[in-house]
Amino acid sequence: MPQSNAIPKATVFRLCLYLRELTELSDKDIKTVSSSKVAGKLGLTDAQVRKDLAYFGQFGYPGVGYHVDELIDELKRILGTNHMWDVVLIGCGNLGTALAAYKGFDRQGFHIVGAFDASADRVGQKIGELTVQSMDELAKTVSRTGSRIAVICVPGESAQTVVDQAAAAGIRGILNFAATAITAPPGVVQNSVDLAIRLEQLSFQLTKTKQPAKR
Amino acid sequence: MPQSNAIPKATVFRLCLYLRELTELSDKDIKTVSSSKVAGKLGLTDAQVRKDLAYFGQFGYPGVGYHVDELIDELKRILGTNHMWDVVLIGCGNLGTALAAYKGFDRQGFHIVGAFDASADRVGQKIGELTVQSMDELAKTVSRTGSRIAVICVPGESAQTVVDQAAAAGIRGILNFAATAITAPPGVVQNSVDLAIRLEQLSFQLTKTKQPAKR
DNA sequence: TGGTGTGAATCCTTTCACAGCC
DNA sequence: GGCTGTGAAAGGATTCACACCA
Repeated sequence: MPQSNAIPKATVFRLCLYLRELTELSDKDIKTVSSSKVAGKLGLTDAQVRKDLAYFGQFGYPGVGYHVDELIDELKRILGTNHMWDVVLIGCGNLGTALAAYKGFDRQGFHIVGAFDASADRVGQKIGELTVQSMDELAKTVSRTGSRIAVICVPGESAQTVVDQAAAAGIRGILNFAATAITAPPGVVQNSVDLAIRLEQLSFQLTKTKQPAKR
Repeated sequence: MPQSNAIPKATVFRLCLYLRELTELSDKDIKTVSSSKVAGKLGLTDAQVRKDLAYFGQFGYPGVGYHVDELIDELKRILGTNHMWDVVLIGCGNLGTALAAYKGFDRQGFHIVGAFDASADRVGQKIGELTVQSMDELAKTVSRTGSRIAVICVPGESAQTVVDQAAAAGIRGILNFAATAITAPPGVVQNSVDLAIRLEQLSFQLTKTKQPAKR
């Protein structure tokens, strides 16, 4: 029984890229754009861009292309970023602190409303406008703010525990920066970013191109 | 003419996951493991694990599984992390500074040997053991250390310029954290991480599961 | 002419299923 | 009995190619 109307993960990723490109165009006051223009900037094909969009409707104008601002609105609606998301940050070490200060999140519709850490040393410290809270207060803050998303920047050893705590507190989506596999409870979606792995992938590409043929 | 002996990008990514899992097992003094054990932890199938490894050789023992430490060595060799890579960091804002302090890079074989920033305010500041250098010194440092990889954490507007400077200085692989599409010159490989996009992907998943059927 | 939307064809990846081995 | 390695089959994703529209 193939449940065949699912959207490929790769398509969702590319929609985010399109949104980013379109936003740049809009900032430059460009009003319309073709699928091949967008594709060119991103190293994709024009057919790919049109197919990706076709999953969600017909947004283009034959002979013209796409209206930039109109397509931005559609993409935001599709991605669910037409409204702001309240996000909590768990783990306030170097990386967590840097992310709390990162402008790009707010710009794309994600606002950090609480910062938490298990270490008593860090609780009470200020990070920008935020004050680091103890983990005990997580559930209260999540329910008060209605946050659905948590960004987790704790050491690998504590990641699974924190995931479970976050889920119990009502979190429904997790962006995980810990370098370990985590299991999200049913009903909770998860997206992991392992920074070291991104370098390993580069290393592989650099290594294999040195020995060009398999032989 | 299909050039069919290429390794899928997804396979490389999973190899990195396998290495991470195996390292955890090795730390626990576990000597052998089966493909289904590894797959289970990562939410994959056993056949997938075996197929991925089969691109590179036969590493398993029928009836037994894989020798953990042996497979770790093979994976490191395949990924090119059996030796350390010297890496330069360009852009020393919040994120760059956090990455400079990140332990996970060193642990996986990547050592940051230089930090650079275009802003005169930051040049001369200390980040851990490193002193932030001016961009003028990039080429000299790259050729002195033989670095092949750059991690780029500059604002989107300057990303492409920095990429070109890095490539001219002799860099061959770029890990890009700037939230913009960059074009790497021929012979330079590139891997981009857009943190906001990872949250957008989560947002999509949370949004679509709310309206379960397409209808 | 320049561009979209989309079935059909191709290409790639994953899963199945089983021979062979310890 | 348990597990690997691997052809064959199935399933998805991308590209092609063209009808159609402004």
